[in-house]
Amino acid sequence: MKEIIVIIGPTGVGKTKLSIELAKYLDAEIINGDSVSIYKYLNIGSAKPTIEERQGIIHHLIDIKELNDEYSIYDYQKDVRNLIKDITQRNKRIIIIGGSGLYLKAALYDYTFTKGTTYNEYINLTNQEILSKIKKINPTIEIHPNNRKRLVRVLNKLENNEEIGQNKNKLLYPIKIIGLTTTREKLYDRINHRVDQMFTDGLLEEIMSLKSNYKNSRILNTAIGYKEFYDYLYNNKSLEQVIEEIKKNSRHYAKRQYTFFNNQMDNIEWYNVNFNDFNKTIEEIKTNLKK
RNA sequence: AGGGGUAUAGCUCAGUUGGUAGAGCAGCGGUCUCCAAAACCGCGUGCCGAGGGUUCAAAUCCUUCUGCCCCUG
Repeated sequence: MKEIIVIIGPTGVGKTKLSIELAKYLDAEIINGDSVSIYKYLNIGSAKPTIEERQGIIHHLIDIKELNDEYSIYDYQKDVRNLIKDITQRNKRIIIIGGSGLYLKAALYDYTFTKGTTYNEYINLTNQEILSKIKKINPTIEIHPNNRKRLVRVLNKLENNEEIGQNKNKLLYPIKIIGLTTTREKLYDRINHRVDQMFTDGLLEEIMSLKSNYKNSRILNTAIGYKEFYDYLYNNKSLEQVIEEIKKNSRHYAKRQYTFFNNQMDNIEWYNVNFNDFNKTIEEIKTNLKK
């Protein structure tokens, strides 16, 4: 099996453009690795590639869910693994591109999830009580008591006798990870400008067309570029404040992405993006690729 | 021009009767097996506008200068 090309990097470095060019070069199909682009209608705010930008390249796991659908890492892992099998059988190369670190890791490494979301929320237990129960079963587990989400998850797993964190560094496929990067200053500058551009491109209109879904869509209330509008729509927050919030959240997100890639993924080949002449960056990467 | 006010972290500001400074936001770093564009944790980054003076000791009191703001002409 030929190696899978995985393109990672923080939001706004130019991953999309690179993925299209490499797909043409390698005759590959692209699998989306972005947890928001999975959903339909979230086009501008998620910086999803337009049909024209895709240039006929087949994109998988993009626009496959309605706003009220639930889609978890469990589903993503299953879908990606099926696609890898399928595309490989058709003798085409695979490019996975995205910024959702855990999604990518869960799909490519030996992560185990279980179906079924009937989780006990332990409503009557305090965080400390949940932590105590965890420690009683496995004293080596360390979770900060304030992080209730993870406390609940781990206790559920323990009580269901599920393994936790066993094979986090065991790869299931031959992969080559290409990371795009730049200076923090330049990245933040690009992020800020990109958010402004999103408004020029009609983000507000996109939001207004989705307004009726705001009350019940999980993704609309968590995705950056969308969740910030809730207060604009219902609490009289100004548009200027919303714009600043989106910029800020995007910057913070980019930083967390770096932290994840730098510390949770190995063997990343980092490339400093040449924004003045992106083709140079593409050429540089192509010459380091085996066809 | 005269009178008053103000100057402290990247920004907005605290700072007690004088004991060389601390909050929020921004920023930086980290955790990571299904809410992950999520959730959570850690870190103050400073010639206290500049000079002079009083004092054992000045962000704090006095004074000069500079910048900004307000009032009067």
